[in-house]
Amino acid sequence: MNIFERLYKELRKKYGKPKEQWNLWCKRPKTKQEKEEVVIGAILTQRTNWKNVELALENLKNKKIVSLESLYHLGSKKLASLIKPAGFYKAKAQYLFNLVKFIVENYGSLEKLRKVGLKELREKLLKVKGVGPETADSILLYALDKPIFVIDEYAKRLIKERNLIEKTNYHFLQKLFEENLRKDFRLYQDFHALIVINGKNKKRPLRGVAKGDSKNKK
DNA sequence: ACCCAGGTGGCCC
DNA sequence: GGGCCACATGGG
Repeated sequence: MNIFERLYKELRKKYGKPKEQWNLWCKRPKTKQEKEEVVIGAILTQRTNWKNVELALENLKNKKIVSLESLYHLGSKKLASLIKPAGFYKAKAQYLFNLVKFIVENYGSLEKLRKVGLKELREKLLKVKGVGPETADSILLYALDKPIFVIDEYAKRLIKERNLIEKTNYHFLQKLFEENLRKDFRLYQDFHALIVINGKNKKRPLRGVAKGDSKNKK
């Protein structure tokens, strides 16, 4: 057993099977609605507390906006007012609309989108303005069941804590996880969920004072 | 009144 | 390729 397999076992033993311990993603989203919520949440949760994302999702649900199709017809202006609680709402409304537009106009549904090959699909997602590596991979892994490992601040921090790697960029760290684990999307889903649960369990902040946030006043 | 939250794009060098 | 900043709300 290598270091990554041992790490998974350790977290699994400590926290058990990830369920809905802090959000939907922990329990392997399965239904169409759950998977579409992953797509929406992937944008909304960028640099934002999940609690605030829930408030935004609640606003959408109250307006019966739960599908990508309905979001598409809503337009980014109205979308912005509904997702305010998630912060960065003008940018996120545009990002989310870009993403939904990409999916609806080119594929129509997540099932169709899923048929595209992993590598090609990832490149296309990354071209959508507002979708970076983590957002793209979260969608690929949790909404499309593609075996790709999601790297986030918690994963980076955990790796550093364990002194596994010094300097790392996203791609390198992702490859490292993937090369040392069974190529299994369920394992990746659970592992990433556990890393987040583990990260939230600690008091220490993710990255201190956020760069650039200091003069965020109106 | 601070400090923080599962990122990303744009700019600069 | 890396460093810095803007984007913004709600909760501790």
